[in-house]
Amino acid sequence: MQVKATHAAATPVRSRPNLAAVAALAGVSPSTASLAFSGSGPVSAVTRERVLAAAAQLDYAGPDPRAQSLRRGRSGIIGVVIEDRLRDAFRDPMNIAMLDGIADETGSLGAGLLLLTENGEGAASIRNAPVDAVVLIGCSPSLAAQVATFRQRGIALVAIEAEPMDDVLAIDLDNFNASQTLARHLAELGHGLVSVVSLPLDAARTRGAITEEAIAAGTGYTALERIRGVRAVFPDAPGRMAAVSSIEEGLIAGLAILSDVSTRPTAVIAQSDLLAVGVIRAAERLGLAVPGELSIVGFDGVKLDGIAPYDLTTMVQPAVEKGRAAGRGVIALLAGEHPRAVSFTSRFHRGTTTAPPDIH
Amino acid sequence: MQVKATHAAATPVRSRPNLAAVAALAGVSPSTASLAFSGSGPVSAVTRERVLAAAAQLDYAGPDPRAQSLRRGRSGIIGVVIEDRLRDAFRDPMNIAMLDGIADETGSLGAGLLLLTENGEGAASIRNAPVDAVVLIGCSPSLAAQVATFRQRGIALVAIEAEPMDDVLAIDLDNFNASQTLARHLAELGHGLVSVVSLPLDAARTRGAITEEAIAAGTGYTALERIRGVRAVFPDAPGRMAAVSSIEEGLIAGLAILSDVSTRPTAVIAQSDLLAVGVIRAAERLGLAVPGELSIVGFDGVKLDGIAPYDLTTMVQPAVEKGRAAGRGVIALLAGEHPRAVSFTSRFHRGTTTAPPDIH
DNA sequence: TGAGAGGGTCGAATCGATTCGATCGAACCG
DNA sequence: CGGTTCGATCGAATCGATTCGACCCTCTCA
Repeated sequence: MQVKATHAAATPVRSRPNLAAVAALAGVSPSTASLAFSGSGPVSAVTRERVLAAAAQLDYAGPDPRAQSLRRGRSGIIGVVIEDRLRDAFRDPMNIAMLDGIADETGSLGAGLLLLTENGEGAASIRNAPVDAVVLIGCSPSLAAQVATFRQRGIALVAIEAEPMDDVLAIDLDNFNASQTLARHLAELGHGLVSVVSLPLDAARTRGAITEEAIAAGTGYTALERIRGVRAVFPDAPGRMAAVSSIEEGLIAGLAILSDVSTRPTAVIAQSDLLAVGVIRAAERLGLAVPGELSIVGFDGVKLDGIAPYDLTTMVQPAVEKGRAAGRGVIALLAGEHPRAVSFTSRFHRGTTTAPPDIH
Repeated sequence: MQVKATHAAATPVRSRPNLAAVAALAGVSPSTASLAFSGSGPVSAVTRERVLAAAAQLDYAGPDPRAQSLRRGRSGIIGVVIEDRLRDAFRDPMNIAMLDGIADETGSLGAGLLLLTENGEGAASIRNAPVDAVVLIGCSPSLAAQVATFRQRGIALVAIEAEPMDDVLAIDLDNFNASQTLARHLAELGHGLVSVVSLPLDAARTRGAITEEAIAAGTGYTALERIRGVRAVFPDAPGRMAAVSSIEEGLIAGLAILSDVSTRPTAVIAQSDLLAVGVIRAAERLGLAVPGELSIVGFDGVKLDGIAPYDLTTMVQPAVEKGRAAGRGVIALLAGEHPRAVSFTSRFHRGTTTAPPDIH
């Protein structure tokens, strides 16, 4: 941007030096200069020094990444497609944990993570991102079109908790079974009237009752699987959809579910720990004792240490591990291997937020 | 990766089609084909159709972003340099808010955000990332070398809360004044023995006492400014450094500060709300009443709604706005403008965690 | 009817590096 | 002492698109 006035006199104002200029100044061919920088291939020590000196003199910062990525066919960038706004996605520690897991593994590759969101404007960029691979995190199949583009481009694809797709490495979680486990737990305690607070079911993140239509039209794979798991035990379990996985949303849904005394359930299955905490707050606000008057279970196994004084009954899922597996999958795919799909299992944690229903 | 067997017979197995191939099939020159895709320049409707049809036939996904970015000199990617691990950085809602603010503004540019961390291995990638601009978020000057590289490359630089640097657009916060305000508030309440829990002071994120040496060697701009602000009121205020801005770290530091009855302060100034919540937990654990026996202030103005039942006395800072300003700065710089540095002001919020000290 | 305008298309240069194969010495070995 | 090999270096092709200037053809207006 700035016109450097420093060494302007001698050299004509070439905007920015390139490898050829450096090579010329060093008195070697561009190919040799390239070798000197990349380190691959035999270059004598003196030549290398001379090239580096020339580079320093010209204020050359090293090979242009853009040109490198064209020539090499690799950009060293891994895309991470996240549903909707960063703000919402990062509110849930699970997403952060997964991201961290991905970074853990792919860091060794020297690759950066490019955050891509699927909402409107970003859609243009998602299609034209110079990525080597893409990890889809809990994304709706509304991505199908873009997945197709990625495939055409030969971009490696990994999906965490998504409907199975061709040529996409699946990293899955036992959402159905885990939810069934929670439901059984409540059933064994004697609960019969159980309500669900679900993760967003559709791309629009509609709040409201979990109706048959909403389920039929739903695209949120994780949310759907978890609902199905519950319904395997409580076939008619009603519930409400949250717009985001957050405490506030849990509170909203909780109030909606618990306010009406006539339809009040004896237990609530929240599809994330954050939502569960929100439901607990709703219960507190309505003066309902947990677990005395209302049992609540969550999902995820978030460390609530500092957040809530409850020991939540929940399914602990290995979020970081999921991310790591995705990262390893990316690495394997980029290496031309054919890694197998991975499925993770959640672990039941019996906390203090569930108890037999209150018999009046 | 996969060899498509579909239409293999006719065409020889060209790995992946390029624009030239599409142009050839459509019977036009590459330049015309390019025009047809980019939309800029005059192309007749029939020609465009023919090109698009050819592209479809060849399963061509559109111009290669890598080649585009080389030719255009723009990659459409904005780097965000975050200190250390994503896990740590994203634990603090402030960082997420800033990121979200950046994304808000730069999204209109159709650019993605590339997460870059400054720790060991990533250092290689940070230098070779094909970014158009970089936003440094609360980074230590250990980045100086890399900043130099960015500058050489002509990459636009924006720094949020960092020491002023040449050619780097500064987005600043009134850390000194805000901390002074908090300190004065405590002084006016009658506190004399005030302790600080600081954000990390150095890149190593050392825990321990805030000594003169630690301050002298410190590289954490924000932490240092905030300490200075406090010391303007309480010149000898002791304190401890946290390794991360989190509740757990606040708890650790809090216990260290409060455990020894003989040196126990009557008030603690935590440099983030998360740390403050941790200190509150420490106080609870030690049976100290807040604010009766211990006043606590934080910094940031995080919504603690769901997290803690306290209304924290704190300085509310416009985190999303800071991110937005950074995003706008990036856009302006890329447009060749010369935006001015921006400085934000925090707002004092009197909560219920501060009171006059307990007189025994 | 001829000049000018302008839409549509094409050629060729260019962005900046990487890399394969060739070349040229020098050292080494029998 | 001659042939071989290895190390260092160079030329030229290539990655895939964009874009400027030139060209042609048609339409319009005087």
